[in-house]
Amino acid sequence: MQLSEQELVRREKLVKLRELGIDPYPANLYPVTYYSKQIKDRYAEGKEVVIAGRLMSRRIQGKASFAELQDAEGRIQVYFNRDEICTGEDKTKYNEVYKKLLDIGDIIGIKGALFKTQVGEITVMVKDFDVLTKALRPLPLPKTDKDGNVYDEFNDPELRYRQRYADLIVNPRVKDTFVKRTKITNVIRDFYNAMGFLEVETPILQPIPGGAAARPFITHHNTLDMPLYLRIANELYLKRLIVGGFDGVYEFSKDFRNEGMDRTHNPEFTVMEMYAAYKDYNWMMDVTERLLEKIALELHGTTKVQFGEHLIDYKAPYQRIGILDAIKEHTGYDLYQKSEDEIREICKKLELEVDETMGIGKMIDEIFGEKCEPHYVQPTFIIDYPVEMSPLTKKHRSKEGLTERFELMVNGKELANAYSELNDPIDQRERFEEQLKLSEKGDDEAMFIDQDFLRALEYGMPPTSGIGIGIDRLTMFMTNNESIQEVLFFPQMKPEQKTPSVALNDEEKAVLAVIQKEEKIDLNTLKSQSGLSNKKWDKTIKHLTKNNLAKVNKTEKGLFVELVD
RNA sequence: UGAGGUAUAACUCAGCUGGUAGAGUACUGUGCUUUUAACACGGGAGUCUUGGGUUCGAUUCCCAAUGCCUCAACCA
Repeated sequence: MQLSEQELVRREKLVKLRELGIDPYPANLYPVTYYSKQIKDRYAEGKEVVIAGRLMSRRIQGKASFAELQDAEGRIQVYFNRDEICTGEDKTKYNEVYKKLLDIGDIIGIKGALFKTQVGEITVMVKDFDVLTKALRPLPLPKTDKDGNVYDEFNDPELRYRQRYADLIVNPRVKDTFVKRTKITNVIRDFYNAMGFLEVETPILQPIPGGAAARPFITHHNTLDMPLYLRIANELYLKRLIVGGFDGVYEFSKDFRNEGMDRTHNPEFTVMEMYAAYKDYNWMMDVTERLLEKIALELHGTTKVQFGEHLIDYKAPYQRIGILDAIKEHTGYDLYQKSEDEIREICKKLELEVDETMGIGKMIDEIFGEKCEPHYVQPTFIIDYPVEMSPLTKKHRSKEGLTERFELMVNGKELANAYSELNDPIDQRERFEEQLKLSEKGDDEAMFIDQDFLRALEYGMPPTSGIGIGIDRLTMFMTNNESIQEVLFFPQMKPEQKTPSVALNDEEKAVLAVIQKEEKIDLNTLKSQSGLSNKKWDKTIKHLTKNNLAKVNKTEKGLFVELVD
């Protein structure tokens, strides 16, 4: 392993700490009494505190020094004064341990008392400190001036995602995003729990990947010797629970889809699905807009949230518009009760790419996605989807050919998808069979038939409304992040390249063999014998000399290559 | 999958028409007891992403590969 100069220096300091009898990785607990934020919020002159955290900056001025300690809550300034720390004759702890052997990034514990500096900053006067963990690798270190400008920000996305731990240490905004993410899920839990709903867990490994249209990941169970799929949705399992007599269930479901990755898609992502018995999609819209309003308020104290260039207002209620009305409004075409061929014609007029495998559902989806979706920036419920694109949704109570379904659009993207759930087992079987036909036509995302789910429906599922909310997307919207990688701690990445081996390649071995035979050989002779190009020769001989296998001697007679003794 | 962009010190980035690379921060040495992007004066630190090619000579030009980014495509 090749260590940089700074890493070597830190390893030397580690040795010196041990020589001074200081364990750089002590086992005992450290009796922390305060966080940095509490100190600032509840300041009292002279109050004694014990704090711990990471050393993030130092301003050394001879016998005294200011530094910043970062803990889970933020940063606090600490003041190291030689004579406060070393009250006797021996000044080693300040001069050596603090000044020479500590580095930025080290984790230390401090016992001290509060005071305010001449400039008025709340500061901890260090009375004693302990090394809690020596950091061997230097941190990327952004600096912020008093106007809030950040210099040398750690901003290479590749490094930030691969080394999220470092990202979290040096970029406070990143940490804040993830705190908000958890706050969002907590608000949702509180909201549904207050309604008496039950949080549940259902299988991630499923024999039939159902509840959505997507390509699944497949794995294999050895004992049962059968394929299993990572779930693409949990919908059908939650409905089984409604059949079983739970009136309200929800689950934060990690779902997996074997599809493309970009700044809004990750192979694993989180959807919150909720099902409530004896409700319909109108009720679900009322509840959902209240929920989103509450989330915005809890996070930001206002219903208005900035996302990119848009200020989104989550204040309920939201506009509700039929998908066919939306299409009519933005394209001028009325698709209601049009045949598959008529719609295909319209798609061609709209210059959309369609092919014979696409049914009515897919084509309408295409038109809406291309022509309408981007217009819905403020929260809008798009409702009443055609039956062909909604195989799990109850038929509309009054509009022929439509279903009781809505999608919530925000920032031109789908944030939630919900229905009055189809609970007629015969209708459901027919819809699955329709899907089977689509699949035979070549639609590789059409749904499988889940016989056990149909059996459950035959026992009778009460009228139910269900919803799925994309938690990653919701977090993006609520934290003003345009990429899903920013709201996932560890987004999926291609594997890091392996470091090249130091073993000799064939050319190097061949050249070395010649040298071994001749013991000492003229450089130019060797070069022409090797038959290598200039560049290749250069690389080869440098590699050999660098690894101390051969050396080049310059004499009056010319350059000679010989073995290293 | 396609089209662009990019890869140089631990971090952020310069580097002209080919001649072994610089700055700020960080590190290191000296000084400095209320500073705050601390300061002052020194110092050292690099497989110029990888592999080929052209050339006397390539970080630079050419070819290819790889990672990352952007935009398309795909995506309930």
